[in-house]
Amino acid sequence: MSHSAIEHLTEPQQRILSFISHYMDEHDVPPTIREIQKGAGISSTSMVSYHLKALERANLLNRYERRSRGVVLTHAHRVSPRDIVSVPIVGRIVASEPAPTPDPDALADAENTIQIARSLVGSADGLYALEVQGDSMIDALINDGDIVIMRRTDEIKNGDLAAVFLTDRNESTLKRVYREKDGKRLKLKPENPTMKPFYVDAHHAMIQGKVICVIRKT
Amino acid sequence: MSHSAIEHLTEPQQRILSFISHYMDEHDVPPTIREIQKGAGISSTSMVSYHLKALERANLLNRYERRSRGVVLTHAHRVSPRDIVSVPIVGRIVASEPAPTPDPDALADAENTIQIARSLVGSADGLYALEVQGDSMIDALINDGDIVIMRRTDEIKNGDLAAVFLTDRNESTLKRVYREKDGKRLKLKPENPTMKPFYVDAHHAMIQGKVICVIRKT
DNA sequence: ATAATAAGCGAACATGCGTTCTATGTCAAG
DNA sequence: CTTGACATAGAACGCATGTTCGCTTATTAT
Repeated sequence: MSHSAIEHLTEPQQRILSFISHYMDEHDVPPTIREIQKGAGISSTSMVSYHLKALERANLLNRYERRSRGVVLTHAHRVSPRDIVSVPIVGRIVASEPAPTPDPDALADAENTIQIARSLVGSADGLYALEVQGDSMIDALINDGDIVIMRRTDEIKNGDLAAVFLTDRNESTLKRVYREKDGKRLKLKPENPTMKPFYVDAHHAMIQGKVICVIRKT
Repeated sequence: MSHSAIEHLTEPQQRILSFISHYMDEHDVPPTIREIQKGAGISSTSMVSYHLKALERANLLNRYERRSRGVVLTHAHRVSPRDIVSVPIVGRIVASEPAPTPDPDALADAENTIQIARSLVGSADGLYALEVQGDSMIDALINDGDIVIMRRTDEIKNGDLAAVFLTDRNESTLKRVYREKDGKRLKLKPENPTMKPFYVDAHHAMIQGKVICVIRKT
């Protein structure tokens, strides 16, 4: 950033700014010139126009010319819906069965959803969440009740933490996955450095999703 | 909740809804009837009015009669700034020294901040975050690099997970804290159920904050 | 003091924009 | 076939609303 900012705003200009902000909080719609006039105690519409022009120059708001209610605060603390993503909690993950994967049909019902800031997870594509049940993932440092944010994906990079279902043992687990050179085996490495990695036949491992983030509410 | 919701919306109604939503994302101002008409491919303004009325009945949006751009989605996915809290990451927590606590003067600079949905943490009061360094908290199932969201608080309820600095050992740790009946000792219980709790003299334990939530990005 | 510049007014104007009205088309029930 | 509830068009009406312009009143510089 460089110039701009609050090089002294005149007092009516501050009133206008504050009025717009409050008005938006209440109505979700920007005010009209005349509403600003009354609300901020300005004597005429032309004066409002005048001040608005100044505020625009100061980069404190944007105007859409000639459009009704065409004033929007640039004020950074506006948050767009995209900044929060609602991730559906599609089920529980337990050691003894495959982890559920999202049902494409099921619309996210608000009940079973966790909100997280987009900045934590990057893209919202293919995200879903699982609630961990039982202590069996403790070797991945994941506790009973933790929420695991997963991304549905077919390709896993070496070293990604993923939910893997082992068909031969009938067991779900969260491990870091490495493809062995021969392409036939996977190395599964527990997060807990005190535990040894082990190997499974690639045919017996279904990779169900990639762990993006783990959240524990206490 | 009871009635309402998406009792079959007609296809043009869905288009309208989606258009408004996208329009708002882009412009921060609701569209006019005529903009909806073009944007959602409706044949006439009266039809837009017509559908809008239906959508209002279905509680999917509110209208301010006779006011320009007087349509606002009720749809919960509107996000107010209050729904995201920016938590300052005030430092690292390592076993060998007291965990940092927030400096009341220091303003949150955007660089060292983690955004989380308000629904995860309740009130934003007194929140700060620590980045865990080292494996020493592994008994609390907290890994190197994890982010711990803390709340500055003086009173801790029995069983709360808290950051405790043990003055006699010069060591920081995250444990569940229980006050013993005699009031002189604290029981500190690791999260990991395979580890045994232990007791410390209350005078040698500084409770630095309460763990609200743990976040692990992978 | 005088000129120049910024600030303040209010009315008039031209669209912007929501509403309403009439006419037409559809489709199922009677 | 008729009736009546809906869905659809298009246009006209009229208030809402941003803009402009001429004019007066501070402020400040010369």
